[in-house]
Amino acid sequence: MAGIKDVAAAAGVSVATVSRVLNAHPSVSADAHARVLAAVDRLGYRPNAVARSLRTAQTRTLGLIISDVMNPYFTELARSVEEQARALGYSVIIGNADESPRLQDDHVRTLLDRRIDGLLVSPTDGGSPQLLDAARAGTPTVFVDRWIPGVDVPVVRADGRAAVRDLVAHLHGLGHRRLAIIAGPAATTTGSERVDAFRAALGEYGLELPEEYVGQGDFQAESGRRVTEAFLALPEPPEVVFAADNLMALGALDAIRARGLHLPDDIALAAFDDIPWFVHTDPPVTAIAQPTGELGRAAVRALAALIEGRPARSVTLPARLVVRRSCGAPATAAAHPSRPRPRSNP
Amino acid sequence: MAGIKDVAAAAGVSVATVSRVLNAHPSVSADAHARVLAAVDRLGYRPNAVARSLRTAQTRTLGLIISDVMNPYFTELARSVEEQARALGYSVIIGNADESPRLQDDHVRTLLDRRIDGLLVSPTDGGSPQLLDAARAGTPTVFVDRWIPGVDVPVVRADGRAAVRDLVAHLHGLGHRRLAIIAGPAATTTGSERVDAFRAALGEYGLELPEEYVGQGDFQAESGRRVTEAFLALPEPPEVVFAADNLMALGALDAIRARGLHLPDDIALAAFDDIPWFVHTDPPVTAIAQPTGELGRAAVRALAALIEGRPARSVTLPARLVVRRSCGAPATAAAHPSRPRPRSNP
DNA sequence: ATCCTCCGTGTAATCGATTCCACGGAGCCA
DNA sequence: TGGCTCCGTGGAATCGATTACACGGAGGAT
Repeated sequence: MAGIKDVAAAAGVSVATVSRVLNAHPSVSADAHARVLAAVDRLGYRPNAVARSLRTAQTRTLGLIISDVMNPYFTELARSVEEQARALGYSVIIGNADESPRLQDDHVRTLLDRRIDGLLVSPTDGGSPQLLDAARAGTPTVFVDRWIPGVDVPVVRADGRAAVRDLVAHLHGLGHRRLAIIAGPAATTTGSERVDAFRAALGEYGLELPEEYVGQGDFQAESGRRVTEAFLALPEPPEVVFAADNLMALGALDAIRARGLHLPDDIALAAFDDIPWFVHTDPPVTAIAQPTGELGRAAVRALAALIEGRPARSVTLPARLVVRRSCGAPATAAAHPSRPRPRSNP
Repeated sequence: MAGIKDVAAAAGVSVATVSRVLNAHPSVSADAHARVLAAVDRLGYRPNAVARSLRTAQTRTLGLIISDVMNPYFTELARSVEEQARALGYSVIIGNADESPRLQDDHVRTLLDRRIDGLLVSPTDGGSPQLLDAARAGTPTVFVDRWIPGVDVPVVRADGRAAVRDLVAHLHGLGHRRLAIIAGPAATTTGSERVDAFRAALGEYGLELPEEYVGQGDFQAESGRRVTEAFLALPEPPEVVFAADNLMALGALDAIRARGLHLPDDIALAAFDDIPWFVHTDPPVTAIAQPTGELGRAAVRALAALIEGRPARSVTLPARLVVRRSCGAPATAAAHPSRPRPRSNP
C-alpha cells in the first residue's frame, strides 16, 4: 500500500509538503498543491490513521459502553451515537457490558489501551474500579442515561419525573388506585430514580406505594415476568403494573397473558422507555418516551467538547408520556399531535 | 502516561527486554522477568496499542458493516459478533449502512483508513465500488447474511429453503391456498432468494405465485404496511401474507389491524427472521428462525482464520420453522421437539 | 585448552505519519 | 543597496512500540 513517501516521490516534493497539503496547511504553493493532489489520486493514497494517531496522540475514536445492546432503547441510543460521531469525524467502538461490572471494566481497559479519545458510558453499577480510574485520570468521559453519583463527569439523560407524574395522573383519572412498580436494580441510578418518582407522584394523590407493590427486577424480561406473577398472586393484586423499562414490561405482558388476563380490562400496564414495538402489541402499550436520539447526539456533542478542550455541561431532557390503550384510556385520548391516531373501532 | 521506556528504566533493563516479557518471548531470565512485571505493576503500565499496531501492521480490530442496526435481527448478529470477536482478542468498529450503498462505502473507507484487520459485511447492494476494491485488494473479508454474487469471499449465512418449504407445508395443511409474499429489495441476495424459495415451495403443492401476490418491500416496516394494504385491496386478497423480514411483518400486522381484521381468522401472517417480540404479539407470530448467534460467531471465526492466514470456508446453517398461532395452528402445536414437523391435520 | 553453540541482553532500525527548525529567495522599506 | 520579513520548502526528530542483529559469557564437545 502506498505511503506518504511514495506520494512525495511521485509529486517531486518532500513528505513534509505532502503532509501539509493533506492537512490544509496554508503555506504550500499552488503548484506543489496540485502536484501532490494529482499524485495522491494517481496512487490511490490514503493516509494511515494508525501512524497519524501515534504522532498526534488522537485516534478520533470514541468508546461506547452499553449496558445491554439487545435492549431496543440502547440499540437506538447506540445508533444515534454512531451517527452523530460519524458526523463529527469520529468512529465508535462499542462494548456490550451485559449488565456485568466485570465485563464493563474489561471493555474500559481495552478501550483505554486503544487510546480512544473519549468514553461514553451508561454505567452498569455504582463503582467499577477501571471506570472510576479512567474518569479521574482525565479521560474525557460522559455518562449517558445512567450515571455514578459523586463522579464529576457530565451526564446526559432524560428526566422522567414530570412524565411519571403525568402517568400517575392519567392512571388516577381512569380510576386506578392500586399501582405497583417493577423496579430496576438499585445499583443503577435509573433503577432507583424511577421508583422515587413514582412514589412521589403517588403521594401527590394521597396514594401509598406499599412494599409488596414494589418488585425487584433487573431490566430483563424474565424478571418482569417473575415479579408480575408475584403481583398477581397477591391477595389484593394491583390494578396497574408500571415497568421501569421496556423489557420488563414485556415479561409483564407475558405473565398477564399466561394468567388468561386481558389488558386493559383486568389489569393495566405501562412502561418506562417507549419502543416501536409497543405500538404493535395488542393493546398498544402506554409508555414514557425518552428523546433517545437526541440523548445520543447530545452525549456525543458533550464528549466531543470535552475532547477538544471546550467545557461540557450536563444535559437533562424531559421524557414524555405517550398514552395508548393498555391502561384503559379511550383510544382517541392517545392523540399526540404529530403522530397518526390509532383506529378507534374495536 | 507511563511508556515502555519508563518501565525499562524502573526495572533496570532495556526496552527490548520489557517488550519480550510483555510478549511472552522465551529468552528472558527469571530475574529480569520478575523485575519487569513488578515495574509494570508499580507504574500501572499499559502498552500503547496504537504504537504496537503501527509496528506490527495489525490492529486487532474488525470492521462490521450492518445494513440496519435497528433491525433486531442485525442487532443480535452484531451482539454475537462483538462477543466472539472479544473472545478472540479483537475489538469491533460498527458501521450502520442504513441500507444505503453510499453510507456503506463511506464506512468501508474509514475502516480501511484505520487499518482494521478484517471486514465483516452484510452488503446493502450488489456492487459498491469501495467494498469490491477492498475485497479484491486482499483485505480479509467475510460476507454475513447477504452476499455479492461473483465476489470470491467466504459467505456465512442461513439457508431458509427447507424452512420455507416447511412453512408452505404448514400453511397448505391449514387449508390456505392463496399465499402472498412481501419481498425484500431485489438487489440483496436475501431479497430475491426468499421469493424464489417461496415460489419453489408453492410449486411443490401445485400452487402458483401470481404477480399481484408479490409485493415489493425494502425490509422496512413502512413498506410492509403499504404492500399489505395493497394486498387487502385486491379483489381476491391472499389468505396468507409471508413477510421476508421481521420489520415488514410488523408493518403488515399494523395494516391488518388497521383494517379491523383479526389474526389468524381473517388472514394469516408469517415472517422470515424470528425475534423475541414475535412471542409477545397477539397472536404470536409464526416465523422462520435463523441461528443468528451461531451465524455471527461463525462469521468471526472465518474472518479470524482469513486474517491469520488459515483457509476459511463459507458456512451455511439451516433456518427452522417456528410455528406459533398467527397462521391458525392450535396453540399447543407451537412446541418444538428440536425440529417440529408441521402438523398435517387441517 | 580451544572452539562452537546457546542464551540473555542491549542497541538501533523501523513502522508512517506530523511538525519544529533552518534555509534560501523574493519582496518591501528606508 | 542593505537589511528585514515572510513564504515555501526540506531535513530530521518524534510518537511508542517490535524485532533484527550483535555481543559477551557460560557450558559442552573434542
